Amino acid sequence: MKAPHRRRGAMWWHGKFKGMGYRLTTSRQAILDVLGESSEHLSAEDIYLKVHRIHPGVGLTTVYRTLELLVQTGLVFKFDFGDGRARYELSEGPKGARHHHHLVCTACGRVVDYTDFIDEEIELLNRTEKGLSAKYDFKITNHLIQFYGLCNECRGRS
Amino acid sequence: MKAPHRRRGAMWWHGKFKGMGYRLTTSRQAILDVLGESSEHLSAEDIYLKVHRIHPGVGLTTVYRTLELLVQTGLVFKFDFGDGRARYELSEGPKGARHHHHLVCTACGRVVDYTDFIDEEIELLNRTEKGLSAKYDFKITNHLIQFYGLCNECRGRS
DNA sequence: ATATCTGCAAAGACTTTGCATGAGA
DNA sequence: TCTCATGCAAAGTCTTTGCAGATAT
Repeated sequence: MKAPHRRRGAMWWHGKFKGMGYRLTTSRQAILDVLGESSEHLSAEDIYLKVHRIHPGVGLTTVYRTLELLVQTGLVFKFDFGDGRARYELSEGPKGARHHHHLVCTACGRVVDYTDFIDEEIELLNRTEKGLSAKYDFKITNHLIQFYGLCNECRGRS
Repeated sequence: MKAPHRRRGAMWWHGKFKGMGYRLTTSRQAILDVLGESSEHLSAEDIYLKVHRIHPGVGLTTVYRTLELLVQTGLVFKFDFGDGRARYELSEGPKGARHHHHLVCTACGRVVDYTDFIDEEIELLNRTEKGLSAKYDFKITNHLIQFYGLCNECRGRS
């Protein structure tokens, strides 16, 4: 298991994981490491390939099963950018420093992460969340905001 | 072709459709009618079944092909609520009266449409849209907001 | 008349499942 | 030790594609 270098809270999920009664296996750590070290929008296969380079024993099935688990526990968020395969991202780092939303080009599939306006968005979302929570009796755990459009290159081509 | 009863702008898409060089076929009208008359979150198969009752000649393939076309032209929006199949909704009726966002239960998959707070949301989205448009040189055409959580029933069961 | 559109069947792509083996606590 | 996790292969599900015949304009 390679220890992450650039982050102070290495293995910060350790506790959360075991606290829920799940075993902390080599595969799961490897998958979490890959997610933690990448800033891209990884598909299950992307993750599999990266993990596989270091731990050739880990199979694609385990990646799928682990991702499902991580999504259930809220450690990972699953996105759909419209290209037929799911993408996965750590919900937040040890200090919650990664929150962002997405801007998707509907022609080429390019995805831009943005953090501009995030504060305003979050503030409104929190208010909305409270209102919805009360009105519809939901316990809201997450939200999704995406913008769709054409990037400069694709706009040129049309 | 059954004419819609409850809507004044019957066939309002007629012009938009032909204006783009597409043929207005029986199948396409039937599919648009189904979308226009339903307020649910229909999957391709749901649409196929509804269309099929009245036009048994229309196949599932045509439904998929038509939906793709409608999504491309912006008449229909495609959603992913996390259950592995896409859902489709008319982007807006003849008077743009349908805009709403979604609240999804991650346990049972129930989806609630809400229009509360929509005005505030739209206002913020418009501002954000302008900013993002300029900064990332995108022509933004659409947005998506969804909240995720547990509905009252599912919360009780956990 | 002719470029589009469509149905059917088959293929494709991603994801899930069954079962015997292997590994954490 | 004993339950939980995993790999492999096979199956499942939704969606797309090829092609000949039908249709809108």
